[in-house]
Amino acid sequence: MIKSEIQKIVSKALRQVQDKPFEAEIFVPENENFGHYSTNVALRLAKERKANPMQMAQKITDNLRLTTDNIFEKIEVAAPGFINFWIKPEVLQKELKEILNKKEKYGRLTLMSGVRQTQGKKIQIEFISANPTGPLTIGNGRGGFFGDALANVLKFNGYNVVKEYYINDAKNSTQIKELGKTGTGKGTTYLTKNLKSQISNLKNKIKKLKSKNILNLEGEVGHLLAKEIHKDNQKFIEKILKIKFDKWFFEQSLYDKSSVEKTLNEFKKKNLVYKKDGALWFKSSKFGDLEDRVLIRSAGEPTYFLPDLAYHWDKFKIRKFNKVIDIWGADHHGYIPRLKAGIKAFGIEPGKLTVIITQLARLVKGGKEFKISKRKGTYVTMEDLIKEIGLDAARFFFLMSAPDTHMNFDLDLAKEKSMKNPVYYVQYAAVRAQSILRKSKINPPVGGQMLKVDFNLLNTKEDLDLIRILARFPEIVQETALKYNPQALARYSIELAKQFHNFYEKERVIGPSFADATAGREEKELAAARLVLVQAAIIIFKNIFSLLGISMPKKM
RNA sequence: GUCCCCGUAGCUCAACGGAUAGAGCGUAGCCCUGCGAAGGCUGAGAUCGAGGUUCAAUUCCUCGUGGGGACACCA
Repeated sequence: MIKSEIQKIVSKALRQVQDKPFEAEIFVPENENFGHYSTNVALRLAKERKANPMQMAQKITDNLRLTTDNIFEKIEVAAPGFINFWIKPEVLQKELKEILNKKEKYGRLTLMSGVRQTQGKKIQIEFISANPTGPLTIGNGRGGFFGDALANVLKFNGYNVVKEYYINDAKNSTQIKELGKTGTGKGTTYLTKNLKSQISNLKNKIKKLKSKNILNLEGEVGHLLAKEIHKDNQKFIEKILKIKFDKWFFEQSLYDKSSVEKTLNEFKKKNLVYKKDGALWFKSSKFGDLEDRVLIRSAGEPTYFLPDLAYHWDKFKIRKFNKVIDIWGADHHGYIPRLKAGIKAFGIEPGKLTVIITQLARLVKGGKEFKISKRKGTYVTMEDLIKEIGLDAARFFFLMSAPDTHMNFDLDLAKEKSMKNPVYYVQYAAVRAQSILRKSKINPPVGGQMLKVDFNLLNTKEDLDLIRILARFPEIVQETALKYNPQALARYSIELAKQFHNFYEKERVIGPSFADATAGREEKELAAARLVLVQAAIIIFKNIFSLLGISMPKKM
């Protein structure tokens, strides 16, 4: 990885001017006049030392020059104290070989680059977890794409990742009872056309339950319906959204396995609960929450909170995840302090739990805002959206922006816009790359032959610009895993596509003369080298597409 | 009322406190009898307002303003 190499070199130079370690931050400047890579250490260090930044930069640079002639073409000190680096073509050409060597493993953390930080670490990432009271909404989809891409990236970086989906199907929960009410004809909550037919499909089973004279009839009926609804949702997620979960976790199982009871006992043992107004309260305000929260209602039934605590007890204490990432919709924001309080009460380091909030997309239809309510049955399903614009466009659209963006989503424009979705821009670049290989009159070098071409021939601006952006792939994935920001990867894919299109327009890979015998030796050698470069680009495209969960078409 | 999130080009979105704020779409112009024009090139075009911290603020702090969300013994 070029960036970390520069980092090492700069750190070394820093030691000449600074005793205690000081981390050098290397970044890629937006403007190419400021180099391929740049650092602001001198500015930082100067601040700490109250020294002149320009002089500091100069001093560091002098130390750099002693040892690094073979890496940098140019090192420049720029006001107010940046140090800018230009990489030698040979370094890029070497990195290109690295891509060809590692192939789809290129960019993964290796022992050299710090795999110890990730190897064996268990991360659980829980997302979508839609209530089994109706189909998936667009909001669920957004969280789904985000979680899936993030999980892919974490896995790529060597973490042991478990993707999990929690189903709130507890028989004694309010929503399931509400659903059951609708199922027994006593209510209309969640009622849609789809639910109606599900109820009628299950009418025999419902009748049977009714005849049994059970205590919690509505809960039982609701649970039955929830199971059906969830079955549909799961099928949709796996088949249409193409998201594979490692585990489907049912809330009801926490009761069946007495996990809820055990968790409650833990709290009691630690003296963290008390009775008030007939309800059982958790002293969550002692752990940073605004107020105490009810665990068991005065009617004797647990709130949603208690089984959720049991669930997180299971995540941390039973399954021993080193890190848990929960991805929730913005409407659950106020719930975070409560859960964090619970985690702290368990004696778990609260930093081990990260809750990522995905903001709700603001839907516009016919020029008017479209208010979503699952309870009222007014929402736009993810299924509708996918039907309209297709999976790739939908995924890319959501993955391009940060989860905390309040997106505006105009459904009327969705289809029209989808044709202009940047995903096609990126896919088209990959298609062009593959097309070159297909159309080549000389056989593209494969396997070990690829490493035997003359890499020095790849020396035009376009060649080198392309290699340079390919070489940034490892930096981007690692950063994405660190910051949990898959949107950076999506943005990078656009940048790469742009660079590839540019290369395609300006540098011919397979010339016309290859069709006949007039092709000269030099021409053939250059073509071979370029064909190898194109294959490297395809490797990176493949990697990105698989991380983002987007297909890589051969033709469009 | 209190708390959280957001306000960037005409539109949808980017930008660990860094330099001349980036893309895509739209828009004005140019480029296909040579790897697919779903493309390339050249333009025009933006940080909600007021203070503050900093060598440096879209980013951090305060106040205001506009929008979204949350403030249950719902989930």
